[in-house]
Amino acid sequence: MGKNLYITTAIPYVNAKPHIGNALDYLLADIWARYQKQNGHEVRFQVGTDEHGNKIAAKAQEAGIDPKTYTDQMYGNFQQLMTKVGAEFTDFVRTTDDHHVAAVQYIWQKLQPYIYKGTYEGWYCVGCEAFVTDKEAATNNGICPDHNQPYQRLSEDNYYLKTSEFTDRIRDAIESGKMKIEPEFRKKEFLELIKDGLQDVSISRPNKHLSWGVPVPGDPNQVMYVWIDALANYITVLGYPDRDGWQEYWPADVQVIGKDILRFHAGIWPAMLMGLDLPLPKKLLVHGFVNVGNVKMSKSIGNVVDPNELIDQYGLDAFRYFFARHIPTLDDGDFTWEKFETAYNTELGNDLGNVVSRVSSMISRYQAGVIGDAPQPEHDMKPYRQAMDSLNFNVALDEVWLTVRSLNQYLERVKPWEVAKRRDTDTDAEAHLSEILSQAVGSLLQIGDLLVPFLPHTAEIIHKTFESGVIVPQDGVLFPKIYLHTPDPRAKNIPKPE
RNA sequence: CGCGGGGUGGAGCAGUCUGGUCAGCUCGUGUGGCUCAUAACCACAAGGUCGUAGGUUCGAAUCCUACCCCCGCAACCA
Repeated sequence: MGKNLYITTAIPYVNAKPHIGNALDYLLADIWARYQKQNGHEVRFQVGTDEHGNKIAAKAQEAGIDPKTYTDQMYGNFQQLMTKVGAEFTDFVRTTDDHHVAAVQYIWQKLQPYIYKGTYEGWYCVGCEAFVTDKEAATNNGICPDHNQPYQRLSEDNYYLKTSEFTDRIRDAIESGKMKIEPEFRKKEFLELIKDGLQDVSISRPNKHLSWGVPVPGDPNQVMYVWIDALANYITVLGYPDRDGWQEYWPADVQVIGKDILRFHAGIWPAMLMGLDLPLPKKLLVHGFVNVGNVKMSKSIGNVVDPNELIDQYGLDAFRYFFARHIPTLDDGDFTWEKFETAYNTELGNDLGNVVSRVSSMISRYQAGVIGDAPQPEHDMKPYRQAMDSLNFNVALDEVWLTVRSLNQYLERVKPWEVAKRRDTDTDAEAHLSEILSQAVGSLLQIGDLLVPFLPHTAEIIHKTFESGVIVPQDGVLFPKIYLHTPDPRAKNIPKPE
């Protein structure tokens, strides 16, 4: 035990405010990290921001400031979100960091044997300052929909990375599981995509088209394409190549990414690593997207959900709970305020919160708060562990809730409140009652353990309340009812005041 | 014939690889029970020809064939 583990998250592009998708990255990585720490591993957990590229430069220009000033202002939004979702990251990288920039230039030089100069020709929109694919140009009938002007046929000198040369090795690594891709269907999808081989990737731009980026060493006219710069962060943040210690953490155990960037992480990134003679990450965790009411979240529709708002209204653990359990870890999920609130009130409040209060209140009432020896619960933890190890966090939480339910059922079966009433007439009742309640506490403590990766605050409260042998009362109840988006069932039954 | 995923009671899903013990789970609904608890908890019930049509088989949600519908992707915007 006590292995050094490393988990990474995709570094978001800072040209907009953070959204739920970003939050999902940090949350999933954090759950994994906490789980591994709980099991005695040392975990390094990287986060960061991607700050180069034309879009950033454009945004900065709009704001009338230089790009660095702009990113200095923006990156904080992301750091704030990471902290707010409770992510206990250990490293934060900005692609504008001096060390990162220097390291990327080193990487470029080391990749020289696989880099060649070529010409990129394609349809270019002056307004976008970007090339579009032939297909996209065709779809739009040769006119950029954003700028309403025709694309121009343009060619420019680029450096290319010979990704094609690595196709077979990359395919082998994926097929053999040396670099696992979870879930399976993403792996299939990607293998299908590279069936005909990877294409060489253009990895630089003339600086007249792209000014804000890492300069190509030895060619003042070229700037690096952002993906080369961005992907490198996973190793530069560890100190690659010049600082000690990065070897202890690379290769990464898990790299958390969204489904939209799988091709970069399963194609370009392994090619870079092979070119550098470094091992590939062991596993890519590819999560899906969060829809809102089954509609893609987008600014134009105006259905963007701000994670901050959720956390402020329902609390951090409620947020973590919903996105860990009701958004499938490895697939798309759906969010609505009604679903969120229902899950909060019924599952967190009625199931978990309520069972905590019924147990603690019985112990306070019948035994003056004294718990006695809580036996080790005999609940089978294998399904939970299996789900955690295969990164199906939602399934793991299902398992936890099964034990919550069975605790409620247990109490209903043995009826401690009736046993308590018999104490005057039945001499065994006292001991029996104590046994029941300590059994219940044992079960709750176990639930608390299982919740550590998911609901750290709740887990802590459960432990604080029950672990000392005497009930330590907490302020208020866990997950008090909130009815902002769903009807309050109590409203119709409250008798009118006279 | 581009590639991938999916269509299971009102909603969301599991089960399909390895045919039978599969029609299951959660939410919602109804009835009853209970009172330790956050108007909570527990039990029971209603509700599905498992997308459609064929086929294989003693037997198919599960295998085969065809078709219909939904969603994502289609490579240098991150």
